[in-house]
Amino acid sequence: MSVPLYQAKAEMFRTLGHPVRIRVLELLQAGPRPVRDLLAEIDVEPSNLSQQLALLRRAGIVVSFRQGGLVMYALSTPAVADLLAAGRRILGEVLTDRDGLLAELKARD
Amino acid sequence: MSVPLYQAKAEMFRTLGHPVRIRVLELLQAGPRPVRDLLAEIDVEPSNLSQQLALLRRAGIVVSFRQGGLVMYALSTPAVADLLAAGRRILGEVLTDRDGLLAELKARD
DNA sequence: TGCGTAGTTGCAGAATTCTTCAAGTCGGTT
DNA sequence: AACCGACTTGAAGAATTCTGCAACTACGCA
Repeated sequence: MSVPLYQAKAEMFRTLGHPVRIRVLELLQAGPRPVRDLLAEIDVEPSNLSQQLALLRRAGIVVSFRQGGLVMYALSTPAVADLLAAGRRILGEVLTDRDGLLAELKARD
Repeated sequence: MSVPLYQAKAEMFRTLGHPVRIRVLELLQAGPRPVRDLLAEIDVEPSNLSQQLALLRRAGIVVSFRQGGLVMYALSTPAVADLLAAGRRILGEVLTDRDGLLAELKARD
């Protein structure tokens, strides 16, 4: 194989590793949306958003199509939502673990 | 809150976005392992591995402890394995989609 | 106490990614 | 055809991340 599997995985995760791209994916979980809507909700320059969307597109995570003068984006597979959910869960566990540790440390002095 | 949630998420995904770190996590899915084992399986300089482990540790994704002269690492929560599984599934879907498209394109000429 | 193995940390140059600006494309509309 | 709105692309400097070397810490043991 040309690209080791673990490298493809790393690339995929890295593709998700950007605040704007995460927000886009979260918004797209509710269904397809035009760029203009994303732009209205994300506070980023149009050209920057386009760059981020292009990255997600190239990674195959989202797809785009035109609809009545607007360009729409959508998740390429609902599995993306599962990935985000798993991420959310870990984040929750890690943060509560930290809080737990913090509380433990505080109780000591 | 000081750090927006979507930024914390992005950071977590970015932390996973590196070939060495992915391999470490995959190895740790089978249970705790000493650094020396990871080193034997991953083909990376010791100092580099240490840097990557430090990143994972700071992100709260793994934990480390000492055991009989060796430093052991383990996943901080089994949820990490779920995240990797979700990633694997998406990668599979994206790749077969691409193959499908590729086949379609080839059938055309 | 002194040594050797096991890992870690600091750092600097190399490589990658981000952001923004300017210019360009693609479809509708008039 | 000319124009406009909605995006996209190219490119370059700024910012971040990666890698490897050298130095350092932590243990266990003679």
